[in-house]
Amino acid sequence: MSASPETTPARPDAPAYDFRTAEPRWQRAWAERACFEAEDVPPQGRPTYYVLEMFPYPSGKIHMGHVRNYTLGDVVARYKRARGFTVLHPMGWDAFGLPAENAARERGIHPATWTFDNIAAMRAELQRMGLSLDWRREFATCQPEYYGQQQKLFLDMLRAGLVERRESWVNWDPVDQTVLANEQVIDGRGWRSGALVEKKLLSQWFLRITRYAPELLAALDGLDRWPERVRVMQAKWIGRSEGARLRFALTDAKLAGQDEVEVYTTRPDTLFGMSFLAVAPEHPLAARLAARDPRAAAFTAECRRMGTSEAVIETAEKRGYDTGLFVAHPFRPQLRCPVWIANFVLMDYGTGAIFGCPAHDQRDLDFARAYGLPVLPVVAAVPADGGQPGGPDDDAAGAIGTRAYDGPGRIVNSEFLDGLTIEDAKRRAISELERLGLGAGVVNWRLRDWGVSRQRYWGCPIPVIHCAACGVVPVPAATLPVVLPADVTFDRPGNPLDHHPTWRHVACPNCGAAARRETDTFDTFVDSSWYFARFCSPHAAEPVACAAVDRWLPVDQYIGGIEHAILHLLYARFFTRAMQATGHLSVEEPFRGLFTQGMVTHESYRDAAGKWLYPEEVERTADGTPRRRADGGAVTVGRVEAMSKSKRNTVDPGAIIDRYGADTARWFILADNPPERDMEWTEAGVAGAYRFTQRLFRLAQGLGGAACPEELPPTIGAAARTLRRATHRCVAAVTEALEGFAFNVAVARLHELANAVGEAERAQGATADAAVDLLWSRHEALRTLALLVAPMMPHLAEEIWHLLDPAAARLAAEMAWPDADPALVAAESVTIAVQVMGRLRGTLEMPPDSPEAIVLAAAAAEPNVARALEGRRVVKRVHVANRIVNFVIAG
RNA sequence: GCCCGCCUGGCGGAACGGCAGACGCAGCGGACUUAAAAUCCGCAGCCCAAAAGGCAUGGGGGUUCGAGUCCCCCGGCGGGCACCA
Repeated sequence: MSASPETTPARPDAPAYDFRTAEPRWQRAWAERACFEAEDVPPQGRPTYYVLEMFPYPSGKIHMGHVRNYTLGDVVARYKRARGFTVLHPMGWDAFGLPAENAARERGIHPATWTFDNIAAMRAELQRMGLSLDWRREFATCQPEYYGQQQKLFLDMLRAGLVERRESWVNWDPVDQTVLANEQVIDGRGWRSGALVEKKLLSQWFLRITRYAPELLAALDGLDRWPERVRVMQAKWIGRSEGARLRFALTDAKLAGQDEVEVYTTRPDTLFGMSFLAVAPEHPLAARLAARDPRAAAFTAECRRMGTSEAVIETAEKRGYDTGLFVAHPFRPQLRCPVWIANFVLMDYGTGAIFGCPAHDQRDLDFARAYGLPVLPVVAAVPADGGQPGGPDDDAAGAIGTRAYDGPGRIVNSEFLDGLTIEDAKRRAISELERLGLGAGVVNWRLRDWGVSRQRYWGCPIPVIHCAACGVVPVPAATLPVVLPADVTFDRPGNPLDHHPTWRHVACPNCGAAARRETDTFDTFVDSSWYFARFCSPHAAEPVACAAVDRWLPVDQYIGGIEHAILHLLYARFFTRAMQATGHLSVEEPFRGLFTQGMVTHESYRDAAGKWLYPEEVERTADGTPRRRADGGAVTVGRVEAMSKSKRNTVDPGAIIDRYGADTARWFILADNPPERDMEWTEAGVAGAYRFTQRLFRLAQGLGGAACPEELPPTIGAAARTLRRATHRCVAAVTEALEGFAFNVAVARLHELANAVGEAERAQGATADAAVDLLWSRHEALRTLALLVAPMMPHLAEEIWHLLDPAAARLAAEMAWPDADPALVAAESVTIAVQVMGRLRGTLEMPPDSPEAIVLAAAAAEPNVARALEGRRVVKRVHVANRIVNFVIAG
């Protein structure tokens, strides 16, 4: 683009703002004056504000998503600081995880070396952005100083009964050779590796998050500064439901090896519509049958391989195996229903067994149709006319085709439930089950306990020892941290800790016998579940120092991607409660305010051969046709989508900062659109932002170094008053916009003020004299502009601040937020729209709050309005003060 | 399939139920320049020669003096979850 700074020679009379020297200079000034450092325990009497952006995984380079995230947080931090808050704004590294091990396997670099090299590179890039961070608090989760404290927390939770070791069906990732929590399986694939997941039985460590399910759900209501949709997603994830557990007696206990099957249902009202019972392939009953029936074994084995991704491709693929067993119906003991093993029944939800009511559940219906099972309607839709249900036109009454009916209605064909509503029938059915001793009403949760074991090296060691005699023995607190051994090899799959010659061989702390150290490490979500608390006292000898954490927590404003809406945020909420239960802190909720930003997107490009091209490989001809820069080859412009390495539609923040500076990058990101939406990164947009930085600087230079007159002159001319009003209205508008995260609106208002300053500059030039009132007003406007722009473009703000007053004792970053003078913000006159029958026919300029009679008279007298009213009878006059008049006419 | 968003000029977007399109990007015209770039100024939703007027916030209804905004139906786009009984 022609707007590139390289091709913009500095004009001799107006040297351009040189961000290359200015940005590092101001960054040094902030550091020297410790502008962004906060005390662990800040002094009482001043309000505190904790701003936190989700800390990054140290992949090696920052990407535009980071730039957006940290810019948003920095605006908040700088703004709140100017508003008088003592601000905590830390940064650290989510430094454990698989990519480091992959690098070790692929390139022979030690995970620690790889990680710390990446951290150094990314820290340098973040520092170039000019973020107002307290770098003294920086830590990486892979440092023993951090994860050792995490081990303490774990042992406290173990003591408090919040940890459990149990055998369970888990998702096995064959590529990563590790277990994934159910929440981490996406479409049957590992959320990190993408490998198809298999089911496997393994001993695992679990954190008992389910114990907090009711509280985690109830407390969502209090999170009024969270996005509604995040709360909804969490509520659905926790998944409270009311239903019944009931036991079905098997009619041939000898064959089955057990005499009953327990089922959970949310629809006990449809029990009379039952035509089969189905258990999950992992159900104990299925396992017993498989042990003696080769065909049952073949079916369950097939289900295990299949995972869940099949269902996406083949929606109608309901598979089952008829066990030949039967259960008795609880209300009609003479009725026998067949027992199936079915691939759509989940072992982890409810009891792993269901009763099938095909008429009123789509999955059950699909299954029944596939295997020729009966369909017995028991809910009749109530006709809209309020007549009797089950009339001739009512297809829900008898005729179920391929659509199950799950709407409202009345119960039919169900003996003692007949005629009841669904809700009444549920209650009645449950009380009958209770009377018969066959079941009870229960509340069920979808949320499962959090499996935290990982068979990996690059994670926090789980601090326990397995002793043949004593069982599981916690590592004594005095010997913590359990430090990862550095000398490991990655020449074979699986966990290097298992292959280490000595590390796992230890004496039992209890009996002294030879014992084995736990070689599982924690899920990295554990690391990120309490880092926000550690930031309050990052060097404390305990996990958190109470005095600090109680002063700072909860985080006032947390900012990050929507992709963490469920897992990370839910785990952090759980961890906070668990830390409270173990006496580490006293808050319940970690994040008072949450903001979820949109993604950064970019056009994608392919050459004639279909190969993806990076944006910098593409240029535009004069008529806008894209072509390959190297050889002019044809280029197809693809969709605008999230930046990704595979599509090569990425833009490197480092290159942008080199070329335009950090302020330009920050400004464009804020200006383009509302921060919660996806933004499109465009070259033209950055160039525009760059031009604005130069323009602001030139406006400040336009004062030509003229000192600001000491006092506001007693007489203020029209031009000066116009500018002063623009200045103060801008303060009010920008303040309101920043409070509401409407950064793009703040940018628009700042453009307007810049335009007003430009006009004033010309007005002053036209008078050809130093009109002192105007000069003073321009100083005021530019001073204000510098402070208002400072949260967003901090370096340029300092540069302008310094230019206006080279002797200033304080930096712009140290100044208080400007106050708007209400007298100047108030309108001098208002434009009132005049409508006839709701259609605009004219406008009036009036003093604010003019008496209604005068406004109405003036409105009716407006020529265009008068023409529209001519010969008509006005039946109603609507007057909204300072806004609108609407005449309603007859006919 | 279920749930949640979103839909406004060429583009990003603005708009307590009250003048739709602020501000910017791209565009066009002008000034400056030998010329271009940069810069500065101005124009700009669509129809109509213009005025007047009409049409315009995905489509259709409704509530209201007045709807981009509230309600109902439909369509499209995006996202989340998914055999969750």
